[in-house]
This record gives sequence, C-alpha cells and structure tokens, in this order.
Amino acid sequence: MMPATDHAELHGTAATRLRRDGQRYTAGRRALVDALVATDRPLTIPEVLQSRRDLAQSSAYRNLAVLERAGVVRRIVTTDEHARFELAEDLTEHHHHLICTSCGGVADFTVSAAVERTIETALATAAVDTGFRAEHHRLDLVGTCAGCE
Amino acid sequence: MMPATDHAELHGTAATRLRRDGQRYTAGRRALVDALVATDRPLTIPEVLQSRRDLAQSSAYRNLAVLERAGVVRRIVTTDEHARFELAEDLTEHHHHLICTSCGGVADFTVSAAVERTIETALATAAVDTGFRAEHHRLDLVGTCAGCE
DNA sequence: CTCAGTGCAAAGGATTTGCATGCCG
DNA sequence: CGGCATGCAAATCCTTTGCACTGAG
Repeated sequence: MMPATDHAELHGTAATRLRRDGQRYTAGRRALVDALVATDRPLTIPEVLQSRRDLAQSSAYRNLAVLERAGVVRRIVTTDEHARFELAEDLTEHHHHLICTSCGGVADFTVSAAVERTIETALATAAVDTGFRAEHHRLDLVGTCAGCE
Repeated sequence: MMPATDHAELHGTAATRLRRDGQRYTAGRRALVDALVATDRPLTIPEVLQSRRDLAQSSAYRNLAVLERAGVVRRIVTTDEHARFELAEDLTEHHHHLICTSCGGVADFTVSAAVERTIETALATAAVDTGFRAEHHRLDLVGTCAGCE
C-alpha cells in the first residue's frame, strides 16, 4: 500500500473511486478533499464550511456522504456533538486520535509498528472468538489536550 | 481496585458518588443503574426506556447525565445515531467494544492483560510526546457481528 | 438534451430545557 | 418548609431531504 501523499495523485485516486461509484469529482467535492488534506486532524462540518465559505452546508453534508461511500473519506464520531471527517486511511496512513474532553478537539497520533502488530493479533483473536468480522480497529486516547490543561 | 459486582455494594457506591456531587440517589436513578447492570453491553436510551416503561424520557436523559458527572456511568458514542451508556469502568472491569456497522449493535470484549500493558505503555509515550493528559483509552473493533453476517 | 449536482429552505430526529408539580430530607 | 427531582411539552441543534435550478457531457 502506498500513501498517495502527492496532491495530484490523491485527486486522481478520488476521481477514480467516485467514478467507480457512478459519481463525478466536482469542484465542490474537490474542495472538501482539499480542506481535509490541508490539516492533520479530522474536521467537523462547521470547520470545513468556515475554511471554504463558498460551500453550501447541505452540499457539504451530501458530498461528504458521497465521498465516504466511495471510500475517499472516513466519518468518525468522538464524544462531542459534531461528526468529523478525515481522508480514508489508505490515502494517508494508519493513525489514532487524541480526544480532548474539555474542548472536544481531536488530534492525530501514531504508535509503533510493533504495538500495532500486537493489537492486531489480539483483536484478530477476539474477533474469531466472537464470530465477528473485523474491518478495522479504533484506538483513541481520551483526556485533556495541552491547550486545555 | 475491586469491582463492585455485588448489587447492594454497587448501589451503595453509586449513592456515595452522587452524594459527593450533592445529588440524591432516587428511584429513577437507581432504575437506570439497574438497567445497565442487567446487561453486558452498553444501552441506548430508547433501549433503557423500553426495559423500564415507567421512566420519563427527559428524566432518563437528565439522570444519565447526572450519573455520568458523578462517575457512575459512562457515555459512549459509536457510529450510529444514539449515544450509549454503560457502568463506569471501575464498577465493572476494563473492556472494549465490538461495533457492528450493519446493525449498529455493540458488544463487550476483553483482551489479555499483557496486551493491555503494551497498549498502556505505548499510549503513555504518545501522551507525553504531545503534552496530552490521558484519562483512559478506547479500543474498539469495527466490523460486522455474527448475527449480521 | 438529460441527468447528476447544487443551494435554499423546510423537515426530521435525538437530546435539552422551561415550567409547574411532587416528594425527600 | 425548601429545594432537588420529575414529567410533559416545547424548543434546540445537528443532519437530512424536497424541490427547482444550473451545468457538465
């Protein structure tokens, strides 16, 4: 798996995935992807709309749903009232989230490959034991961020 | 830390924590705790209301918030539209969640103490690196449950 | 031309809140 | 008695949807 860190390639990948779903890669959708590329943390829709004033709220919701179905973005829920969106993992890299219970903010972080392997193995076992078909795991750290301290 | 698996003791602990917050342990609040004790997975508010028809919806929301502030229950957000509630971890035991993306259901599971230690260590490092004060971690497995397969 | 995409405004649905009443301490 | 707790209904807030319009192919 090779992360498409190059912007042009990223947009190409997005276009391909949308086309596969019978969807177009329009300016509005590209703008959403651009907004997500420009940051290193998942954004809420208000945040996206603030950075791109020309986007209509309803289109943002609709297009993020389209992008999610096409596998370009991922929707995550944390603890606050807004859903958040980030690029799909195969377009960036596997990471986790620091969730601040004070301000509701979210930041990304990663752990070593060795730890990931340990977790993967343990989860695979748990999945087999319970007849669960695992798609992916989610490891978050919940607490207070440096800014809220 | 000793899990208060005994019901009487559990209610005593709940009462103490509420009192510490200047709150009463009323019948309605006890009923909510009972509903959560009776199951091995986090419940949504509709689920709680269904098992206890005598509870008013608004009181359930209000009281679960009170119980959360007092540290008796924990609110968790998964991927579907409803928040879910479970007993605080120190009243049960540390566990994780299997989240079904098909039916929205949630089940509990645990991993070995060795794996937990590995995770704890890795997260402690990440927290220090980012100036984050960690309260707890969250490890979920997202996929399809046996029933939805 | 045709049909997906867009924007506005209105609807929907989970959760919260105002207010009058009930009940514990 | 005084104040927290409760229930009902109305209000909120995020998100979704209806509908007419625009634009790409």
